[in-house]
Amino acid sequence: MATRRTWLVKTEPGSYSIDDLERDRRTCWDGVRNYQARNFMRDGMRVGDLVLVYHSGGDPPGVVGLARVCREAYPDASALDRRSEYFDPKATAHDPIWMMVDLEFVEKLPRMVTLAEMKADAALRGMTLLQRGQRLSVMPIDPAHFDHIRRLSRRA
DNA sequence: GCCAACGTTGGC
DNA sequence: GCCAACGTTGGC
Repeated sequence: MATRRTWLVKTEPGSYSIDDLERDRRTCWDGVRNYQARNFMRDGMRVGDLVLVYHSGGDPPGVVGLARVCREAYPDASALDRRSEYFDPKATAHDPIWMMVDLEFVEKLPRMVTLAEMKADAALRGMTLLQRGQRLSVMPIDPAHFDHIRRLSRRA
């Protein structure tokens, strides 16, 4: 059996929420403009990998849902689109620089697992999301942490 | 709205 | 290659 890879992506719910993903069923995860996050998508994410969806900037912030990778990394065309908020003048058709994957909706968690709750949980110590100052919008998450968050969401 | 932390840019 | 200035992220 192949090593299981699990991920976490952040999104601002006012920009694109888990409800939007549920409605769309699948979407291209465009607009990632950080090299490390891009590399995780490009080099790590494979079709079928499960992804926790985190709402940042919300009140409160926390993990709200589950998605699945349904297309592996390909060029993010929004970088070439002058009208896009994600336009990057350094990107060219020959070297688009930025990549995206497609994600499909799996489920909303039975309840949100808040950032405060995760910070307080000894079982999640060391999780990248909880490290101070970390701003990655796409990151790997230890499968044990991934499973633990899903378990928490099933508890009242 | 504030501000700490971080990544990027650009002058030198 | 250094590093200060700047812009962004994101919790609070």
